[in-house]
Amino acid sequence: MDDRRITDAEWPIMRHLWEHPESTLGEILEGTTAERNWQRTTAQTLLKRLVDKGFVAVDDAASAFRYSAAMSEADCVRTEMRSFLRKVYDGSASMLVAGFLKDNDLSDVEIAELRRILDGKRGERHADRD
Amino acid sequence: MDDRRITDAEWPIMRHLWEHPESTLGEILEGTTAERNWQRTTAQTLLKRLVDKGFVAVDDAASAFRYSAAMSEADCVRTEMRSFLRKVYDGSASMLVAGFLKDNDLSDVEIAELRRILDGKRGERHADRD
DNA sequence: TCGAACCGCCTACAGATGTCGTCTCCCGTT
DNA sequence: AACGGGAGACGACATCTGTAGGCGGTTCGA
Repeated sequence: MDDRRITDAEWPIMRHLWEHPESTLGEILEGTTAERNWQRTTAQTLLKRLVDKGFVAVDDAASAFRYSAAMSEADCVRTEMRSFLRKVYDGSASMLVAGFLKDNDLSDVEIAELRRILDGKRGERHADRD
Repeated sequence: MDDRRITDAEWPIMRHLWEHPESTLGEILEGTTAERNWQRTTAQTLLKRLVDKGFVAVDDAASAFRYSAAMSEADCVRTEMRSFLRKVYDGSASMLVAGFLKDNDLSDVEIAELRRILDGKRGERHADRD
């Protein structure tokens, strides 16, 4: 019921839940220790906030609650990417990609993959006329 | 003297300063009204914080202070992109670009530009052997 | 010279964020 | 039945963020 965003601290939890739906608090804690060495209550607070914001759903069936992402990873990433773009480049699209590509070492495989996507883009544009 | 980041609200100011160095407060206000309709003091507070954090430099020569970015746009964007990546994809590089490309409409020109960059990448990789 | 325009500095403040401590409950074991 | 461990509910709190309001000084033209 809220359009707020996933905060930095909350992302690790979301990422865990996308990979492991129906996790218990303990599993989440365990799955995130590498990145964040939270106290139990810290993770629980974040979890609660995510639930309040509608990003996570709880299932009270068993003894311990089971948490799952209530929004697709794709959607969340997309949203985040959009705000990132607006913020940093004031919306300029390809600049991000360009800057990104210049700044990173990509494997040949990755490059090939991206080329494939680009080709797809172009095809789309030509085929998909309204 | 601080490694904190540029906040969402501060970015418009930074973007203005990268485009128009040596701006006065008034110029900054004017240059950002489209995005943010700040009260003067709001912009000033943000500006002060940016100065404190070392992202902006002041020049007190004339009557009114002149503000300029103290860090390159490229560096700031890079930093931001890195933290974005770490946050959203836990560092996975090409996933961002892939997701981004799938999600956005790029003009043919942009696509061509990106292809050129990708080609450059590959060339680099082949030519630049140690 | 007096006021309008600006500008800088300091203070305030509510809401968002990141991290926890405590109290209590439930469950399987000893 | 008593106990230890995990889990949920609440409450707390220092910061960080986003937005301002006020006070006081400088400059320039009427």
